[in-house]
Amino acid sequence: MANEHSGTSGEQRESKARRRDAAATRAAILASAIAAFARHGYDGIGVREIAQDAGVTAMLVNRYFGSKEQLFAEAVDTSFAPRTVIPEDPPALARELARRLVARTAPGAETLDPFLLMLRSAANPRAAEIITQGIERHAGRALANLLDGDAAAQRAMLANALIAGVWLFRTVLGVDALARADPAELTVRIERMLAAVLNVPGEEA
Amino acid sequence: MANEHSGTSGEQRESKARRRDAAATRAAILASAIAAFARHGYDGIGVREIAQDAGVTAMLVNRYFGSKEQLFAEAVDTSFAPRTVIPEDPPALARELARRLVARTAPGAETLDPFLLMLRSAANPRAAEIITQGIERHAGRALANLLDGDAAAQRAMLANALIAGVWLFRTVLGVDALARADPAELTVRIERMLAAVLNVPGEEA
DNA sequence: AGTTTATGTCTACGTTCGTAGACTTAGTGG
DNA sequence: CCACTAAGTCTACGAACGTAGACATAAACT
Repeated sequence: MANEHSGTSGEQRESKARRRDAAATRAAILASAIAAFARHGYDGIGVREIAQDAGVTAMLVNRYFGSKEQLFAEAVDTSFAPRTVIPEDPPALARELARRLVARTAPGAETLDPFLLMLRSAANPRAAEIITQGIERHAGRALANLLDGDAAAQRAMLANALIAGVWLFRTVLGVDALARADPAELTVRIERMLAAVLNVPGEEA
Repeated sequence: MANEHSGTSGEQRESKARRRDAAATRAAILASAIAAFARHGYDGIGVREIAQDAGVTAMLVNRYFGSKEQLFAEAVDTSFAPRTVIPEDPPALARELARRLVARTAPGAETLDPFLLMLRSAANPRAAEIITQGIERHAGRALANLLDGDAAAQRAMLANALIAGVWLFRTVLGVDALARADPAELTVRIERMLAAVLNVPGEEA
């Protein structure tokens, strides 16, 4: 029961026992941080747990990232970087966004989304600043560039606001009326709300 | 500079120096807790600060409410209890909800809303459970009762989801595209989104 | 092989947290 | 006037937090 001196027993969940490789270790810490911040939020997780999930000790985290706050900043920046492409024409856009949202927020889906990281870390003022920068730099701009008409940034953010609210109620809180709703029905309603702000006025289908 | 033995110096922000009155003290603690949880979230505030703002010591909080968690539960229940009446017919409902939301989330408004308490405390799992109960018991039901058509609870929660998202982006995070938007323009867009889910289908104005 | 350097760990510090138990003070009835 | 009880405070503990500095070890170069 004493502390095993060798790392052969399953302490870290990341991989087997990484040989000394700075880049790989850094990446493992960052991946562990992204997952942990999404699951527990900035204030809900400690550097010791993040380090353990990456198979290292807490001090190495600070040696690679400077501080917990800087680690969070890099986690946000990485997590919010767009990965998936989205259709360009607004009607298909609203439909696709609604479809993906409902699928990813399904109960028991265990998805780790930037929106989760945002929702669970926004209470901390310093974390909120970092998140705001990430949102404006990545998610907001990517969506706004696809929109026609004026006030594209504002309309894109309103769409993101609805998406964030659905994430909050369905996944973070688990409110029954949304979490246990019929997926198809829910998708249609969200699509209508998104279309009301994404589509250019004058062509409501 | 020593600790003053009498309470005449302005330590507590609540009132002057309340004489021994159990009910008033309890109410002061609860009011302080509601404000503190809305401003900093469940994990962002300590019972010592809550107590100090109410003009008492930390131990009295636990003597009146049992624990921080039970204090939070009572704060949620009190904060979410509906106070303002809302119009009954759906078109006016969407308009009024949008108007109030934009007004209350205006930059520098310093409003303390249950939605703020929810957003800043949702990261903590125990707090999330308590909030979910509060939402379903108060905010969800009040709105759903006003809606015609089927799936009233689901549609009411989608409206709440959008409202929560706007609170998040405008007030908690301070995203420019929404926080610095023209209020009238923003109100119209939110009203359209709300109408898309609140109004019964078939009569889009 | 031997030395150097990057890579990772150990111990420990100062705070802050929620809260438990003993103590003190103010108001009230005899 | 005195005792009794409700109202409130003081001290303290055990745990968890971020992180700083000294130390250990594995890989690489000559």
